[in-house]
Amino acid sequence: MGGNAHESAPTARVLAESTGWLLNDVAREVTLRLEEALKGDDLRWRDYGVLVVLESAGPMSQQEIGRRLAVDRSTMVHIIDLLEQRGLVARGRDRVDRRAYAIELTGAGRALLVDVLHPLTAEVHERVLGPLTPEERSVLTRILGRVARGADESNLRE
Amino acid sequence: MGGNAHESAPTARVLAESTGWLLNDVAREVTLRLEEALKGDDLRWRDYGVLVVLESAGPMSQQEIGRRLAVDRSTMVHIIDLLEQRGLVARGRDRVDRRAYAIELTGAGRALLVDVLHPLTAEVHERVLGPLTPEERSVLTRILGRVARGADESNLRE
DNA sequence: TCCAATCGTCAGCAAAGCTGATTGACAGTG
DNA sequence: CACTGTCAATCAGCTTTGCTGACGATTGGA
Repeated sequence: MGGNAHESAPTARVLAESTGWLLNDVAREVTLRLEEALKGDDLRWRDYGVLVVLESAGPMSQQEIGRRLAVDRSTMVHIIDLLEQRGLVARGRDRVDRRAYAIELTGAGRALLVDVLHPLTAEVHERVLGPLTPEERSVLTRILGRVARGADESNLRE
Repeated sequence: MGGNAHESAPTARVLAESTGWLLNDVAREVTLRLEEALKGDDLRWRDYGVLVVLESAGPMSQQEIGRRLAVDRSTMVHIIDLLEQRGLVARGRDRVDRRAYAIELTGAGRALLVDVLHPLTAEVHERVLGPLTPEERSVLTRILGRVARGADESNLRE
């Protein structure tokens, strides 16, 4: 499954000054632990992402979900297949546009989110961000948000 | 070549509060642009990483480089192959341990770093981190560094 | 001298995701 | 209504990627 090169990346000293490397190191670390935590429920964190999107924005098409998570349309097919098999989501038909599904969260899906997945991922964040003070965490979130939004904007002109 | 799902990831609103997603979004964005910038010189940013490590820490074995960059030993073989073909690094023999190479930066490699690669990557960082004030940038670097180091430490006890 | 560990290499494997084509549905045009 | 272009979902096939396990050579400690 996972399979990662070396568990932890020492981050070569000089590269530690390069934001790019730091970002990747930390992101890899978080992803790794998230995946690890979700392994018990046989889910990838991408699957978790799908559930969260549906929970917060209601039913939508596969491609719409993919757009929000940066997942390819053909990859979405497979992801939804699995989630549907587990009864976590259902493929309803969109009443307006019959080409599209209206993927919706089932009761079981919602329950799993609330009872298991949210607590699980929260705990992982807790552990990874442990060394930070609450203020630092919110600063981090705010700054990252700014960068992410800025990047999107500058994409518009290309 | 690259091929990425959707160019820019809108980051679903609720997930924007999840540090994990934000980190991944931003890291992906930076990596994408870095790769793009280096494409002109037919290099991946991993290759750039190898050169930087050698520049800052001197000659070392392939596996040692891999350890510092979280790259698998067997993948390193191929990376060094390419860099050697371009004359950017040389496979010297380690005098002490004859199993290992002593990969060293050539003059051409050092020149490429100084004249082209460093400026190039600096410019990318400049563009991506554009929306941030200088203070925010240093705060970001400091916080990410703390998280990265913290993660390494907690790995020791597992 | 023996044995476990390490370096570099390679062949084979498995995961991941993308491309392009196909089918059915939609929307606007004339 | 037929005609055209677009879009959702699907699928087969391909490429990229990186890992696994095995190998010979070498090291270093018992």
